[in-house]
Amino acid sequence: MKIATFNINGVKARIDTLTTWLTESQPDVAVLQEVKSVDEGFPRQIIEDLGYNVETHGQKGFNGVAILSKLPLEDVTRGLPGDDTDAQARWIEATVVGDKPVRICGLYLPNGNPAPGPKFDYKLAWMDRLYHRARDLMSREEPALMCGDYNIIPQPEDAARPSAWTDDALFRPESRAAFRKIVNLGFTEAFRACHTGPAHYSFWDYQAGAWDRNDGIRIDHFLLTPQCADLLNDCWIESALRGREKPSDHVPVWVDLSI
DNA sequence: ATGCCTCCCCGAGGGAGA
Repeated sequence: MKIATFNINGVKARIDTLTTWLTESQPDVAVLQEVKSVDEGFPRQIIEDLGYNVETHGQKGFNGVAILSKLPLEDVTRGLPGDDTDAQARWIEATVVGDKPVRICGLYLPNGNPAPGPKFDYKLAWMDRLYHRARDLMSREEPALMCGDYNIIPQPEDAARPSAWTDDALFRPESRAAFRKIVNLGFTEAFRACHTGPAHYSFWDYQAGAWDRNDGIRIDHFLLTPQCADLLNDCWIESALRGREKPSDHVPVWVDLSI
């Protein structure tokens, strides 16, 4: 089973980019972030016509997450537990029902800039809620994964110019520590389980020719429970998509699981 | 790099993104 996470940066503005990618790359499951659409406005039919079940959790203007799956989706939940007053659409979960069920969590973690400030506080509070959800997920001892745009640069080698990110919310020690604390519950970060070394990125800014200079950062991740990590064959970044016409500023990151 | 682009809101220009 091939699962991809992709920050699409506007599902309506990039519907052709999305459908071309789904048709060519054929993910079994695609987990989307920044769909920037309310559920009623989501181009559901176009994606269903390509053979996908569609579950969305959107809001007006920005944020928004979705799960697309060729296999049935069950037990869909929306919103990260821990704060009933949080109206931002950044979390969706569903169980993909194949030969062996897998719990899929799609997340769009807050950016947090400028730091320090209220947006940074929101990021850290959101990560504390994520920690608690991750701990519950781990205690089930079943195949599960949390994937999406984490807005976290885990290590210096995950940025082309780490010195440019020193004071940024994506790379500040508090952010990286919060990410590490979640990983240390026992999750496997799929890409680093499969590949080492620098120059592997999942985001390049639209500005200043960042893609042409390969001035990127790796901020889109898969965290797998041990029972899911046992099924991991490979993890890769589909970086070529960034050079296509009308690209998102992110590219898809994939895992292949033995299911 | 005080966001150099690009999305969304809408119907001008501002918020948000990383």
